[in-house]
Amino acid sequence: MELSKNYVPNETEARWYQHWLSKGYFKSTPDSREAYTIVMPPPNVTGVLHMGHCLNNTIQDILIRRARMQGKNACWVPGTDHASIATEAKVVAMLRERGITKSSLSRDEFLGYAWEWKEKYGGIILQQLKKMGCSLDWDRTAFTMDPDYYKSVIQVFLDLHKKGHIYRGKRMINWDVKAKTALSDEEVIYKEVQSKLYHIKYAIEGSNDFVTVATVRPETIFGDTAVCVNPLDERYKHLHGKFVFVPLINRSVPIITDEYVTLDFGTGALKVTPAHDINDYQLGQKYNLEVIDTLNDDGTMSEAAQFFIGEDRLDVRKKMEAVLSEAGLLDKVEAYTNQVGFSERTDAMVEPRLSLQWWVSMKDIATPALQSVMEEAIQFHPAKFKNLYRHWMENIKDWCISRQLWWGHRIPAWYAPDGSVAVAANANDALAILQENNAGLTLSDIKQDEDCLDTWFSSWLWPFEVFKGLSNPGNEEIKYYYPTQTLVTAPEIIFFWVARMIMAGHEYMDQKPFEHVYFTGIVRDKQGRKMSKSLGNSPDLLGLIDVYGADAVRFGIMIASPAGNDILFDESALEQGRNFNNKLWNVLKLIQGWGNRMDAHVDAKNEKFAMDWFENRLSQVQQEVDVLLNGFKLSEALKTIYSLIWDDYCSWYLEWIKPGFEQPISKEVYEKTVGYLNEMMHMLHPFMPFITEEIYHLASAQSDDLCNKIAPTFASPNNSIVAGGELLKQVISALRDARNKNQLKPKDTITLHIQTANTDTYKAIESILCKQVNATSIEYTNSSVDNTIVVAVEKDKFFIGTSIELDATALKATLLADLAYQKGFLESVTKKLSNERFVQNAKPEVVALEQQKQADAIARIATIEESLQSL
RNA sequence: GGGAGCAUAGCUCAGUUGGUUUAGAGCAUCUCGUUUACACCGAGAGGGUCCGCGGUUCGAACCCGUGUGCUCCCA
Repeated sequence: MELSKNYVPNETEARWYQHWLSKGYFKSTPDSREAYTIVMPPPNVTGVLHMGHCLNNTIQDILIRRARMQGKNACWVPGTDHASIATEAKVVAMLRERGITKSSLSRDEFLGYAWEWKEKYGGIILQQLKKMGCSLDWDRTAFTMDPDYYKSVIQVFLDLHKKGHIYRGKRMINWDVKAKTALSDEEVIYKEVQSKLYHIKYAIEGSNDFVTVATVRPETIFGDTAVCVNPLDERYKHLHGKFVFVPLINRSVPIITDEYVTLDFGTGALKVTPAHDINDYQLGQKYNLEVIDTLNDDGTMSEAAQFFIGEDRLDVRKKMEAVLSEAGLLDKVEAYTNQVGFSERTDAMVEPRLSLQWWVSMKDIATPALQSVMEEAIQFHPAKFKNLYRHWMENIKDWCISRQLWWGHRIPAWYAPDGSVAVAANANDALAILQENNAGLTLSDIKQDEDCLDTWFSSWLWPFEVFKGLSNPGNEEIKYYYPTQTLVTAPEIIFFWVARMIMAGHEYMDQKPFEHVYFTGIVRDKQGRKMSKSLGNSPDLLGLIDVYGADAVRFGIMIASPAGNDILFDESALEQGRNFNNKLWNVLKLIQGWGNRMDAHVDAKNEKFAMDWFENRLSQVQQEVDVLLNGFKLSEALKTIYSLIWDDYCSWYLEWIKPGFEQPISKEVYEKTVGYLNEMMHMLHPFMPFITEEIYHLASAQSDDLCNKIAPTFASPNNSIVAGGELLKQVISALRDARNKNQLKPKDTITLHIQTANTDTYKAIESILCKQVNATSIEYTNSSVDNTIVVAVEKDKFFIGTSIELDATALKATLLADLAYQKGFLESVTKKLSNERFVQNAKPEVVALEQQKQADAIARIATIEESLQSL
C-alpha cells in the first residue's frame, strides 16, 4: 500500500475509535482480574469541552489505558453533574428568550423545561470526549440526578440529620427585593456606582460631645446596635467602654473596639448594623450584638425601624439627608464611588438579609478523612497539597447546603403552619412526625422546603454511588470496584469536592474512596491568564483536533504539564505533537520500503552492535518509564519515550542499520527493527492511542489490537552495552562537530586514525563510524598524526585526515577555548583537593571521584597542548 | 486579614537523602545542509550571578533565616 506523504489523522482516528467500541474494549464487568477504577470528575451538564477537560481526561485516559495494557480490569466511569446553579441560569436564560419568566411557572413546569434542556444539551461534552480518544465505559454513564442517585442523596440527608450532623442556622444571603427571592452569589452583578458618604453625628452618653460616623447607607441606622473603632486609634481611646445614642431613635449602643476597622477610612468610626451587612453581622456574632431587621421582604422599612415604615429604603435614604441635617446631626456629605450588588434577573439593588439555612456540622465527619490523607492511605500527587488539606480540615467550618434553586435535589423537610419542621423521606412521614405535636394537621397543611441542596452535596457520593454503593448496598460491583484507584482533578476543588468525597466514603462505605489523587494544573493562556469566555482566550478544542489531530493535542497538553503546576497553553506544543506524528509516519514509510528488499541470506554482522545496543536501551527506557508512571510523572514519561523514539531510534539506530542505496536488508535486522517499533508503539499508546494503533497494524500483520494488548515483562538492560552505544554517539558527535568547525562539507570524505587502548571496541563499530562521519578508512595509531584535526573523547584520541585545506586559526581558537575551560576546571578540582578539611571530612568515594576528575583533566590538557603544537 | 505554594537559559520545566566535571531537557534562536523516511527534516552551536541578602557546612540550586516579586484558596 502506498502511504501518504504526511500523516492524516482525522480519518484514522474516527476509524479506530469505532473499531475499539465495536470490540467492546472499554467495557468492564467484575472478574478475577485486579480492578483499576477511575471515576471521571463529572463535568457540568452545561459544559462544552475546554482545555481543562482536555488535560484532565487525557491524564485519566493515559492511566486507564496503561492499566488495561498491564492486564488489569480497567474501568473508567463517565457521567455528568446536574450543576444546579449553572444549569438553572441557562434554563432561565433560555426561557427568557422564549418570553417566559421563571416566576410565571410552577416548580413542576420549570423542572419540565429543565429536563428538556438537559436531554438536549447535557450529553454534548461526553460526545466530545470520544473525539479525544477517551476509553470510557459508556454503558456506565451516570448522572447526579438519576432516580437511584437522587434517592441516595436524600437518604444521606436523612441519615446525617438523624445522626445530628444536620441543623438549621442563620446566614446572610443575597435578597432580591423585586423578585422577593434569595440569590446565589453567582446571580449578583457588582457595579460601580456614584454614592454619597454621609458623616453622621452620634451623641456620646453622659457628655455633650459626638462621635462622627461615615456611611453610605444612612437609612440603616435604625438597625444600629454598636459603633466600632480600631483599638489602636488614638482619636477614640478616651471613648472605649462608653455608649452613644443612635440618632433620631436615641437607642443607647456600646462603643466596641476591633482591628477590623480601618484607621484611615471615613472617620475611623464604624456604625454596626448586624442585620444589613455581612461584615457587621460577623462583628455582631463576635460581640454578641442584637440583630434588628429594619426591612420588609419588599425592601420597605419595617416596624422595627420605627420611622418611615412602609417606605422604600432608597427613598428613605434621600429623606434622611434632610432629616438629619434638620436635627443638626449631619456633619457633611461627600461624593463617593463604591461597588454595589445588583440582581442579575431584576436589576434590583441586592439587600444582604439574614435567613434560615440548612447546615452540615463537619467536625466529626472530617476526622477520619483527615487521618486517611495524613497517614497516606490516600496519596496526593504532588504531595505538597497535603499541607493545604490538613490546614483546611483542622479548621473546617460548617457547610451551608441549601440553595435557593429549583433544579437539584429538593430538601426533604416539611413545615407546619406554626413553623415547626420535620425531616423525612416523604410528605406522609413528615406529617406523622408533625402530628406528634399537632394531631389535627393534614397533608394540605404542610409545605415542603422550596430549596435545593448544594450540588456538592450530591457529587460527594460520586465514587460509590456510580456503582450503586448506597442505593444497592453490598452489590457485586461496589465490592469489586471500590475503593477506586485514582482520582484526577484540579486543586481548586480540593475542598469543595475531594475532601468531601473522602468524608462521604468513610461515612458511608467505611472506606476511602480512592488510593491516589492526581492534581492537575490550571490551563492558562500564553500570558498566564485563566481561560475564560469573557476574555475569549479559550481555544476551540474540536477545531484544534481537526487541525492537528487528537494525538497531537494530547501530546501538546501533556508534554509540559507536571502535576499540580499550571500549564501555559501554547499552540506550538501542538505543532510539536503533529511533527511527532509525522515522524512516526515516516519511520513506517522507511521500514515498509525496506520490507520489499528483505533477504534472509544477507549477513547481519555489521548491525549486531546496533541491535544489541538498541535492545538494551529499549529495556532501560521501559524500566525508566515504568518508574516514572508509577510515580505519576506523566510528562517526564512522555518526554522519555519521545526522546527514545526520535533520538535513539530514528537519529541513531535507524541510521546505523540503514542499508545502502537500493541494497537489501537482512531479514533478522528487519524483523528486529519492526519488533522494536511495535514495543515503542506499545509504550506510547496510552499517550497517543490512534497513531500507535495505526502503525502497529501497518508495520506488520497483526491478529490483535494494541489497545488491549498486554505488555510483555521487560528484560533488564545490560548497562555496559548501553554505555558502549553512548560512547559511540559521543565519538560521532565530537567528530561531526570537528568537521563542522573546520568547514568540511557533508560530502567531503575523511580518513580517521584512532589512538586507543581498546582497539577491539572500535573494530566492532568501524562500519557504523565510517558511515556516520563519512570516513573512507579507519586505522589505529600509537602516536599523534601530523596535519590532522585532533579530537579527544574520554581517553581516546581521533585524528581526522582531510584533503581540504584546514583553517589553522579557527582550529587554534577552538583548541584554546577548550584549553581554557579544562584549565579552569582543573583549578577548581585542585583547589577542592588541596583543602585538607575536604579530604578529611568528605566521604572516601567522593574524594576518589575528585581525584579521578583531576587526573582526567590533566590528561585532556596534555592532549590539547600536544594538538596545539602540531598545528 | 488568615493560609498554602512558586521564583533555575528568551519561553515551559527537570534537578530524588547536600558531593557524578564549571547546572540539564524540550521549544525558540544562530550556523551549515535538500545524502535514496521525514524541511511537519538532518548535522552542529550559542545561551544561566540557580530572585536579593545573611547563616549552617570541608562543600549549597538543594538545608535554615530574612527580604522582594508572583499565583492560588479561604474570609
